[in-house]
Amino acid sequence: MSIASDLIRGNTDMIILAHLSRQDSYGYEINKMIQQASGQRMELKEATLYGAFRRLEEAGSILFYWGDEQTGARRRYYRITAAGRAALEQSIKDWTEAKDIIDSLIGGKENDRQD
Amino acid sequence: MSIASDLIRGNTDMIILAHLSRQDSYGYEINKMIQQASGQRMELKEATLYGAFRRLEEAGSILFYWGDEQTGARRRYYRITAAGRAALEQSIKDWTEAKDIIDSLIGGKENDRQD
DNA sequence: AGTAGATACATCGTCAGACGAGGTAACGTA
DNA sequence: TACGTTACCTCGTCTGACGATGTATCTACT
Repeated sequence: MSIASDLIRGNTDMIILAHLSRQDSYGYEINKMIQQASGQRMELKEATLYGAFRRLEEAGSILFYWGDEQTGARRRYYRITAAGRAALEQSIKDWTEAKDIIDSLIGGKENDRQD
Repeated sequence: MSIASDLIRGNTDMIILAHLSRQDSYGYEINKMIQQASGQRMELKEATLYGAFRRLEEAGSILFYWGDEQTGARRRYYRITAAGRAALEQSIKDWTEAKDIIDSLIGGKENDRQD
């Protein structure tokens, strides 16, 4: 993974919800989609991923159902809830604001005296 | 503070270095500048701030000297080093990349099937 | 048949950063 | 004298990311 953990931190839930807002999915697939969509630059570790699922479920943002695969390992599918969509929207707003603030803080805005 | 801790996380060092890259400063003032520059939307707690100074000093990104105030509390001034400027540049690159990746992950790019 | 690799889920313990709560000290001012 | 501001510092807690490890099923190769 090329992106630092601390820069992902706090954004995993939003990223997962964003994927689930497009279609139901399961852990393994979500992770592959993230890797692919980021051009292999980002990968959530399994412990991170399943930890996020637990949090999101407890928060009522997602619910799950077992897939009916006749073959292969069982799949735990997740679906985003209405509350989850609301949380996603809020997360995106927060992220957008945080981005702006941080950019303005590093961006210079040569407001102060420069000796 | 309106911005969530986890969205700041990993960016405090960069923000502090960015300020020090413009002028030497001390803890209390840096914090005030951050609050002001963010329109009161962001504030580092003291424990966070001084923790960051310790890290940055250990990493050789900053050094300090005592101010020669004749009056009032003493001030521990920080100056960014050459290594610190390099670290800042790298941090900004990493942040820019992380921003892009996260934005692309939530932004949609309706690439996949939508049932 | 046996072995390796991919698919798929799950948990435990560790680490690091943010922060709440607390402390020290000097100064101005009411 | 007591309070508010400036200024620095530390300890302990919480949370999220992750390394390590374990389970089970299927496919491919030998």
